[in-house]
Amino acid sequence: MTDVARLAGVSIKTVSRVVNSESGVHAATAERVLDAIDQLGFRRNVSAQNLRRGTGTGTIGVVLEDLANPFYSTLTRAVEEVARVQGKHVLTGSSDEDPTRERELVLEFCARRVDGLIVIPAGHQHGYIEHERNAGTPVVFVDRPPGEIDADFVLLDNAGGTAKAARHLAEQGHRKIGFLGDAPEIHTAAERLRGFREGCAQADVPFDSGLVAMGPHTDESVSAALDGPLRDATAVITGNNRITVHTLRALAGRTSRPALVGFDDFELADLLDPPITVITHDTWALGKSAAELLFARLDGDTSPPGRVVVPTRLLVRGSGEVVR
Amino acid sequence: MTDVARLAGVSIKTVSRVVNSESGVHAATAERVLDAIDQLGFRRNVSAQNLRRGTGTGTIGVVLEDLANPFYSTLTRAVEEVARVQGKHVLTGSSDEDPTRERELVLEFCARRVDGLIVIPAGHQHGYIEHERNAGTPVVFVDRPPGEIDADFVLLDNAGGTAKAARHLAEQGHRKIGFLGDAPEIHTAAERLRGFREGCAQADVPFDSGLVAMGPHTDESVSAALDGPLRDATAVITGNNRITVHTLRALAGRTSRPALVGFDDFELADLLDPPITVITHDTWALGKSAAELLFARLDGDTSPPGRVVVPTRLLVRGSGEVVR
DNA sequence: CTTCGCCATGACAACGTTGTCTGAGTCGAA
DNA sequence: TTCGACTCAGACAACGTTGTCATGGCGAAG
Repeated sequence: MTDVARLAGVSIKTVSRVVNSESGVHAATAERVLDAIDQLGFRRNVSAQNLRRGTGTGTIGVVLEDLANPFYSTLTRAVEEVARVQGKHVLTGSSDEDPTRERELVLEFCARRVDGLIVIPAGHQHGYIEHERNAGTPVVFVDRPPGEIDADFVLLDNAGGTAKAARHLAEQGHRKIGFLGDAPEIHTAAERLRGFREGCAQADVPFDSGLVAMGPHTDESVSAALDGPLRDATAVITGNNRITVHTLRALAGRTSRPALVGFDDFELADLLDPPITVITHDTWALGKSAAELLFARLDGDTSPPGRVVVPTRLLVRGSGEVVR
Repeated sequence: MTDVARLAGVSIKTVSRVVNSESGVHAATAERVLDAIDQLGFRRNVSAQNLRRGTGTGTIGVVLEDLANPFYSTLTRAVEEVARVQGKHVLTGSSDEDPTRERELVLEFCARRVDGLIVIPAGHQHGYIEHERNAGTPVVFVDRPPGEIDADFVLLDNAGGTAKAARHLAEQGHRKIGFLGDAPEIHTAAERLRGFREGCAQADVPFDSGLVAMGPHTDESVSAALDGPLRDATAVITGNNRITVHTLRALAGRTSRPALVGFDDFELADLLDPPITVITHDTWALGKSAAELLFARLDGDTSPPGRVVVPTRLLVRGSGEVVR
């Protein structure tokens, strides 16, 4: 800026005025300054501007589990879209389901003075985030609720989804329904199991914990679960898109396959044979709601923490209607 | 920091020393400072630090087309991973294939003083980026080469991939091979078409421009292309994962289907009936190479612009071996 | 008891901006 | 002719850090 000022033969303040399109600069002077800016390729240093102005940095942080997972990338894109119309940018970080990494990312983003945070929790302890919230950085949790603290969050109707799936399978005549879920420490996995249990109860189907396997997350372990505890199940509910895919792969060669309902829709589910019945939801809406909640806070909303639940829907395609 | 200093009864410089774990602070003093930091929830302002230090911001910018597309999100995740071990963070922005937006994002990121940029070009004109490169911000282009300027880039072997596909289909006895590609202005689309043409020539299959449709990108338009220009094709090559999926959907109900080879592998391709033969590549490697190139520049590598080509491979699964 | 050197600490400037205030010049009206 | 109002421009401080240099105290060597 000093260089621009020197080249244009004005003071840096005048350059600042031109850069910010402030009024009160003679047209000819402004012209000279703009020329100098062009000539030198000057670009305002946003960090310095933020420092001086004391306003936010125009950035929001998104801490998620794995950007390569379509669920999270779609969610992030939705956040980015909301941020864009607000003129904000998005800093992302993948925690890999590691609470320590989650924490590091959150604190790092706070040190970078993000205006707000959207966090998909990896851990259950978020007391550490209270300092930051008190310091004025709003935080919205997505997909899983925060632990220890009372804060905004946006969740899916996990239990409702699997309950619907269980009832649906019961209606199809199934009495031995298995459940393949993620590790039970993960909130969504626990909730989906709970919903499954409730759905069984509602449909008068016996809940058999022997038909439940929580945690397998490779082709091999899923296959082993299907051959082991879930051997006698005539139908299976899979707890997320990853597990559904593993299950499909495990079942691929087999002649007799259990009926299947998967949590999370996925591309091409309708083109498989049989087409896969799923519990679907609007991932985009999940991210959008979270972002909107966050921006409401940034706009000064100080109402008590909000909880948004995004509905899930059973999308019948065929795989849930096949009986062994 | 001033507050911490006051509370601990020291000068801000001492706080700075403690925060930076500099030597030469009495243990007892450091203890007092740390207590004060804890008590006040102080977090160093990284913007101010960067401003003062004059070193980079520890951030790299990634400008891509659409984060919700698994191809780009995987690529970004790979970049993030490389950045992580270097202690850097990632700022992302989706251009939506709009050159203006691409440019805005690049310039905005530069104003935020990112240490480097990874750009998946939306446009063909990148002269505007020279200023920034001269100002010391290295830029690596990915997936498509830059226009107008000479810079580092990492591409897929697009032409090689479709040439392999064409030869493969020719070996299967096909003489009327169609090509369904993206808009020809897009570099990858043009290259893949070129490769197709070359592959046909190599295999002595007549290249028929009547069997080529470039640009359709909805279920409907793809379906129309299959019913129109590509009506007589006994085999079809699809130019990217989006188009492959549209094609699969369009063909779903039909009794007689052309053989199919798709560019880009995709999840569940092996579980469809028939399993889909694809031209596959290592998306992660693409992102990783780009990031490594960028960090080499940041480490002071001043060799002439590098060009990396990531190989593609034909993965035979079945759909290319089906003859109408 | 000096003097030297080291250790712990602080004062101050500067990074690149911008808000506030002040000043120089111009113009029109009394 | 004087004065106020107005326009344009610059000086200066401050945002939160950290690099540089200075200072005071204290132990050891002379």
